[in-house]
Amino acid sequence: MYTYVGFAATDQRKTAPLGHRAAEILLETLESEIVSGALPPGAPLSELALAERFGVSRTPVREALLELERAGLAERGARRAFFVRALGAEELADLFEASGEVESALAALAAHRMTEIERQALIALAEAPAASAADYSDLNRRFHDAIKSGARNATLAQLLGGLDLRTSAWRAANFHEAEERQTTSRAEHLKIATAIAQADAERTRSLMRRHVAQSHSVLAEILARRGR
Amino acid sequence: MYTYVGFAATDQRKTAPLGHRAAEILLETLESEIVSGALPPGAPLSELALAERFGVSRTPVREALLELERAGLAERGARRAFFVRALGAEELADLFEASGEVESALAALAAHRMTEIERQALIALAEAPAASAADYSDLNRRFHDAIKSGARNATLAQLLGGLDLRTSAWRAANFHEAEERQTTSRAEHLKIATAIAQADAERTRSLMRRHVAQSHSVLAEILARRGR
DNA sequence: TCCATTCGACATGTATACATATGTAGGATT
DNA sequence: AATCCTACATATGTATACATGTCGAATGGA
Repeated sequence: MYTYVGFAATDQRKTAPLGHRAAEILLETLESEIVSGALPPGAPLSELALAERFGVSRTPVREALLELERAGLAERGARRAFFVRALGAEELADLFEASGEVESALAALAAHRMTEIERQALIALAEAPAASAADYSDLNRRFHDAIKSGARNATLAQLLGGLDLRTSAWRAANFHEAEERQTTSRAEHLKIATAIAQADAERTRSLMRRHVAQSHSVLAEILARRGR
Repeated sequence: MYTYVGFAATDQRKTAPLGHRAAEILLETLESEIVSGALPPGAPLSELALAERFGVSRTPVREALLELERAGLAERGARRAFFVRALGAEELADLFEASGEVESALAALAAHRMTEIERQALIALAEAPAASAADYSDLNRRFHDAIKSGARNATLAQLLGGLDLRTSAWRAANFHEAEERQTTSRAEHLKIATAIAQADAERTRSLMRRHVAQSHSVLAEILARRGR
């Protein structure tokens, strides 16, 4: 029998995290499978089936599924069963609109708060040539990450991270950004970087909002074509 | 080897019907205790201790704690143990800044999207007299809810809801809004409602941002005084 | 006295057994 | 033939047993 003695409320031990936990591996694996489209929207995420597939018990599976729900990649359906979250066109629009607002807020803050070195690095990122689609994707990510960290607001950055995770499933599963979009996108990046370099917060905000909206338009059009 | 001896004589298990699940009751109880301050920031949330306290096993406790973490009310510390989340002044500032950005984005959208009836209702809310502090608190909530729903963006509304949950712990635990703040706040509400009624999105955004920042200033000052 | 080592208590991580609810198939009833 | 009822398969909800790691106190030696 357990006899609970308890810790003082001031207990502040800091210890290295335990090794590779099953729940953590599951989470990463499922996340990548959902984002890559291997697990399509609407696919059932049965505790038992996943436990058998990964050779673990249901307990870590439960934890991973709860985390997935938290990330917005899974949702509960009938009988509280988990499914890969399926977004309709409207929810997708909401999601991109939210991303646009949050990221433009971050960009506006970054315009005030970035150091001179960060501003120059951002412009360099915007100007860097992309040899391939993978290159471009990487540059794109680094550009947006630079703005996220330049804003000096962990809470907003975290919000945007969560939203990006939810949109990435659609971005990755449905298309590689078209060549022409890359060109346009690069031009937008450069405008944004310039506005930030000039510490013009409101222009930055407006440019970034339009930039995200453009991404949404392109994706929505592709989805609509596929839907036909 | 594993030897299962059956249930103790005192076994009075009853698997809860959906909707009255142990994990759900735990979540609501803990949430209210944290927000009310009964469980202060930094307090340990031990699985075993909570399981014994509520007379359930660790499994539903785990689920409730994961949900609390999701809501930002708990965090994992040493050895992955859960604690009531403690925010420093900096994180609090981040939080309010994020709230300001998100809510001002919602307000700007509402300025474009609210129906005429909603606009009038909002002005009525802003003008309504508050007989008591509780009244004012209720009016305040309804005012902000009206904007949230008028923006027609569930994703942004959900983000703001999560942020509000995290700040409410501090608001509730630390102070009742001072009389003078009520007066100022009401004036700000009226300005915002007017800007929305005029569909002036940018003015709305700016007013709302300032409004949230004001709330933060007042709270921060009170916290600083207590800290002295 | 002070420090290194050992060991015990207890934390979380995981596996598994049991409880209960629900969808479904198939037969009985009307 | 349509409907209802029941048994069953299987899902999630929960409890408990076991695994492993860490902290802190006790201990023993320099």
